[in-house]
Amino acid sequence: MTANIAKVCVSAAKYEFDRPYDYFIPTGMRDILQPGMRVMIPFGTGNRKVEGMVLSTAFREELTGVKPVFSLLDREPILSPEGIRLALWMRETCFCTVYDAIHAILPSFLGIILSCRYTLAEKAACETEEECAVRDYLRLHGSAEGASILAALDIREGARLLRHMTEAGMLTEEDSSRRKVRESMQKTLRIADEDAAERFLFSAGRAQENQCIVLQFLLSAGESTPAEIRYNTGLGDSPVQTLVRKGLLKRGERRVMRIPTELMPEGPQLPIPPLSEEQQEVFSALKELSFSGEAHCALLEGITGSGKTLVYLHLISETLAAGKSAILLVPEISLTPQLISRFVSHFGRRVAVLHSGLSDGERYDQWLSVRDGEADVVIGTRSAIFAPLKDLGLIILDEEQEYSYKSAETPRYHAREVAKWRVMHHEALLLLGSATPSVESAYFARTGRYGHFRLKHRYSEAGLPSVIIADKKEDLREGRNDPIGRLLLERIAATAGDGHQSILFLNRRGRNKRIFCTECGESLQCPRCSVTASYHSANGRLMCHTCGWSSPMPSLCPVCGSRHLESDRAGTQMVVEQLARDLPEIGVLRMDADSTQGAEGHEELLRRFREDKIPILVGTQMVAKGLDFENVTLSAVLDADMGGMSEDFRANERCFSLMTQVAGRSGRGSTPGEAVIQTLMPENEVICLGARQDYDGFYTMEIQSREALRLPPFYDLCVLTSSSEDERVALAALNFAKARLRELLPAGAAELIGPAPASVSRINNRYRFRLTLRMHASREIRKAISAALCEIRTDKRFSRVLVTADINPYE
DNA sequence: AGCACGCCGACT
DNA sequence: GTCGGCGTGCTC
Repeated sequence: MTANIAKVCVSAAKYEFDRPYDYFIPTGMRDILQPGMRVMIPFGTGNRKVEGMVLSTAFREELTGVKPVFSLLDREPILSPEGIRLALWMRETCFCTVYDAIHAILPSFLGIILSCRYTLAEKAACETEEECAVRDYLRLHGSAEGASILAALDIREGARLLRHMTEAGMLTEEDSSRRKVRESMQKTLRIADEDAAERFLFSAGRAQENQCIVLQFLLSAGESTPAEIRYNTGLGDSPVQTLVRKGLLKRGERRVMRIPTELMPEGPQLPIPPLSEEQQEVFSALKELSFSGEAHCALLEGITGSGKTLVYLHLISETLAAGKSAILLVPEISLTPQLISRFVSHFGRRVAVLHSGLSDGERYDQWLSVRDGEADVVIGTRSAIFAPLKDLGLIILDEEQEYSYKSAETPRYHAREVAKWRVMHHEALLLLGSATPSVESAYFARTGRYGHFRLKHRYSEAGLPSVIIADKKEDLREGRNDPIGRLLLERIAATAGDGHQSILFLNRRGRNKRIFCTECGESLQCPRCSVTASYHSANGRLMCHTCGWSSPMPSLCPVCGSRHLESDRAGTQMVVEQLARDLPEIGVLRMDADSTQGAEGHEELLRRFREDKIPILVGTQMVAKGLDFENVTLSAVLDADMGGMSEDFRANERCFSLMTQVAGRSGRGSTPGEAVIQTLMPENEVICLGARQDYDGFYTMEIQSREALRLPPFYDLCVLTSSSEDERVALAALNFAKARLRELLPAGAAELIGPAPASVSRINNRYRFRLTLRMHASREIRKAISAALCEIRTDKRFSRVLVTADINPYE
């Protein structure tokens, strides 16, 4: 029985009607069409052409009402059978459409631009005014894409008109599908003629104000990308377009940064350094798990500097030797050139790198080399978990507790969960590595669900740094409110005196500059969100990091009208100022978003710190991770208070992890290191445990509280978030969801909490609420949630409400 | 989301 | 009488 129908999921389908649809396969297509290929299909009442993905084929006797596949978009499958199953699984667990999942699994540049080209027929009997307009346009242009005809003529219901004219024989249509161009170039704009620009600025009237702003910016900044222009002027790109039309600006291209693997030709492949006795023991046990022929999950707890990476290297090497492939996932911040070159030096061209910083062309090359088996070791960030490797033998998640593994946008997947799915599929090994594992993973390891391994010895000659807690309240009592207290200041001076270096780390609270009014004390809010706006000194504008709003710095307080607006100094700036005052002899390097414009700035600063041995590095979060400087013997957190942290139940975990990482920055060479933790709450249990580097103690405390508070890993939380411009309707939608879930869910299967305003209660003028379900996620419960979501989305009372669901979100 | 069908008010 | 408003319902 040859298959005569294709089960297709449709790109145009919304969540509430996303299901496989049956399409008839024309006989000529039957031996070519396969699951994993994209097709063009008629969809909906108007039979409009849309893209679909073939999920499977089948035979069906009864064919009434089944529409035919129009055409094939691929000559070979672009989604593997594994990818299809994974997409279907993601639909269930992430509450997204199959196509949302496919967009995550396949790099977006595989997308094609679909369009329809129209040509005027020989004898086109055009009657209506609109038909004649189309005719005249095509006479002028020969043939044209549907979209450009419609854009030029601005006809109401234009798509329908074109279809009608085609059916009536006035036009002929032809599908055109072309791949998006591979961009390794970045589009830029520059002034065409400086004199002409000056003249324009001189003579321009009020109507050209925005154009003048753009010109002035480009005159001072030189060639820039559209994004840079938008950032610095706060304007859209229409003034730019106008200026290009007038010939005052010229478009250009700029080469984008190349990736490190390409900079590194096939060098000599270095042997991997041998393992220590402890590492060897762990390695052997992991190797056994990996070759057991069954899927396994294991946690490797290893203090900073204990050589986890070396164990990874050996495991990957063994995996490759067995003819299988491997993925190493790292958090966004630690995918450094140093890390990549370490792997490239051992595995050479077999390494591919996949992360969001690659240009489309680069990612395309890397992705192809993986798919075609040229590379079988993938290093990358979250989305690299989807790398199209065959015969996967090993997946490693380094720093598995990191937040960046969880996607905050549709599809809201967690790389760890996708990794579990993939190792099940391949009967492979998933290795989670961390100095401070997530409480969930630590629990599963301690209760036997995961294998559990530890590295307790530090690789370097020096042991772990000694950690000192500095009580900032003492400084306050002495009337000092500087970012650096007396105790830490002394340690910094002593360290510099010994010819060693220090790293000073500011918590996230020091990151954004606020503007506040000294008269009424209010800090300036984003007008569209319930968050404080932040001031960017790079462009002198007030911006909102939540919705993207920006405006020039106001001169009056919008609340009380006073002129006394002041800006916080950036946390790092205050530290640098204090150091210049208190330790004027000692050189300081500042590293934060303001001082590192672009990737080069970042690398350059680190190079100077390393090579010029500048005594002090002051920075935000980014300096705390992964950096390995032998000469650093003092590291410090300046503000380990956790105060002001939200109700996020993972706040303790994050605080503990940060303290550990900061301490791990010091004493990596032969001299013992020292870490100072400045805090207003020296008695706080998390801080004390962090200072002792007592992960087990921290875990014991935290797991008890998780159990008492009925939180993960004991329960799953599912958060439904609604948003709408109408506050009451947004709330009503969740009340409706709550009522429906009560009926849909088996009695007692879930506890419903809320609805309540979301922690950011307004974004972009949309009010937000959340409803939390506490339950044990099961197929049945997910189905009920899915049903409730569909009901809201089809209910016309809630047509202007957006509702999403996220299982175990990271706020 | 689109698109068609359909059932009512302001016109030639 | 009919043109066109947008409420309602469906998508193999």
